[in-house]
Amino acid sequence: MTDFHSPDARAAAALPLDLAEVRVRFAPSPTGSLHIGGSRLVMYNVLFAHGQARRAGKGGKFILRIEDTDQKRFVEGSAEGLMDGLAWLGLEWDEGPDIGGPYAPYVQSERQHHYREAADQLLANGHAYRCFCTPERLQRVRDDQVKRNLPPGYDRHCRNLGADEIQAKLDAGETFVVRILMPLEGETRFVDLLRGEIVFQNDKIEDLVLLKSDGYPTYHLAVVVDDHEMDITHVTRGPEWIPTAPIHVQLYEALGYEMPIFAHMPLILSPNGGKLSKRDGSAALADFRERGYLPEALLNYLALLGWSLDGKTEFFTMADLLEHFTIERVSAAPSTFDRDKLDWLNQQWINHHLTVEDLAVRCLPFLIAAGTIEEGPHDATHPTYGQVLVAAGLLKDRIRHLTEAPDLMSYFLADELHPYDSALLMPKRVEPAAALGMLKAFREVLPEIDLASHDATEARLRALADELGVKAGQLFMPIRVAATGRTQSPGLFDTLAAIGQDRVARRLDAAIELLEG
RNA sequence: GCCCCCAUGGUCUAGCGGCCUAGGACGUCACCCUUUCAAGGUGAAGAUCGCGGGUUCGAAUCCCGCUGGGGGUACCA
Repeated sequence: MTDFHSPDARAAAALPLDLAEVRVRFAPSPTGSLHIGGSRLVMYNVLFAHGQARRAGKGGKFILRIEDTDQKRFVEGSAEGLMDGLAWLGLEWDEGPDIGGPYAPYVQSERQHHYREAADQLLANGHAYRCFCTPERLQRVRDDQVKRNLPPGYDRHCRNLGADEIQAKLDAGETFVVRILMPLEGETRFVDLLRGEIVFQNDKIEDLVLLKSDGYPTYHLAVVVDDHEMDITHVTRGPEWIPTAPIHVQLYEALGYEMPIFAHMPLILSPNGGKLSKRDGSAALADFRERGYLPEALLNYLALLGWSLDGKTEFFTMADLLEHFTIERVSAAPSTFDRDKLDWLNQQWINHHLTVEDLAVRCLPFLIAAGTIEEGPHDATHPTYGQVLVAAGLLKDRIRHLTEAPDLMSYFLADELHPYDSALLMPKRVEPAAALGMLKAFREVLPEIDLASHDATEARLRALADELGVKAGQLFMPIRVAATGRTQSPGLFDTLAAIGQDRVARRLDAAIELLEG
């Protein structure tokens, strides 16, 4: 049997020699927002198909399919939101509900007859049976089992109904579901790409429902049928599907389908334990977008959460990932979501991998939303772009999230300063009178200084500190606060230059008034 | 309860039987740079590789058990 401890062996198993094209799919149900874990799964799929497979000289396609077989949980607009999120991340699909493809339709509710045919085939060849049990009876059975401390599950009540009994119920118009007829003996095994062989005892597996009474298939029937019909070569999905994988394996065999390669990807855990969920602040991709994360940083972080190239390389662009990702290096162990590291990566991306122009443009929507600047196009043609660009240049290595832009840039972009505490004007160990003196002294020489010149401003201010007999820092702080309304800012001379002669003068006057009043 | 998966510092990870006195990164702390805050630089603390048995001349690496964590247990996906 394959030695899955060897990376080479896993690599070989991932891309069998006779495989011409990798076809992987992401098949979400349109029941809510796209989870961060789903986003990572899509990325791994894309990297595997478009990266690893193509590098190996094979074809590689990533398919998007909507699994809307549960009418009750359907949420309007969720499929659109999902595609929106993936597009934002820059993850593209080759076939899907919106762009079509050779295997259309890519929406399960439009593929009904396939499932019904498969169910009929299973019914005919004895791998499935009709079950007429009512939901009430099933609930009763379960309650009873729980009460008696038995493992809850369907008691296979309808498994051995006679042909005439079945006919009678059908004639009477009783509704039914179709259940898989699991073998009661033996075992079902399959190879998971990340874990090696997994074995299940057949008698421990339930006769799960394949076709619901409303005629819709359950996930189990639908995935198997669609994955087969869409020629999916690698079934990638979350680890929560491992327990029902034997059902799928049985179905592949019973239907005479060729077995795909299974790869159950790892789970993303919450720092509080358990699956990462809404309760952990945010688990939805859209939340990260709103909170000012760069898609590049998120992708970078997600790639590293469960995968590594060499344990040392930290920065990856999508292009890097396409060049280096291999699915067999994805860890089977679940990993905990670490907000701190994501934040660090986001800041690193802003500080070192984004151009100032790019940063400025990305800040625009956040500045507009906050009302810091006027409505306008989200690009360099925005009327205030020039000022935003200057501010972005100064704040580039101080911004962690784009959402901070409105606050950090406010004193560059707005004419009026937010009210601030006059105490800020007086640094520690500086008397109020001294602070006032310094501000007045600066105000007096301001007209002689060309703020646009960093060097001239610095020379004059340092000289002024000497004249006043104080340390440079003691003089700079009151000026900084007067000009910006806060104690933290980019370098003082650049900051003054960006704010401009007139506004600096006005803000100085206001500060002096504040101290005198 | 039953079934299944996983297990290297707080977190993400490297490691594929000797190169490991276990490497990198986040976080933490200290120092340097410095007009503040960042960024950057240097350094430190932090892991008896979950525990116990094997196999082997030799194990973080292979095997078994245990423990811990997680997942599943629907006419949801």
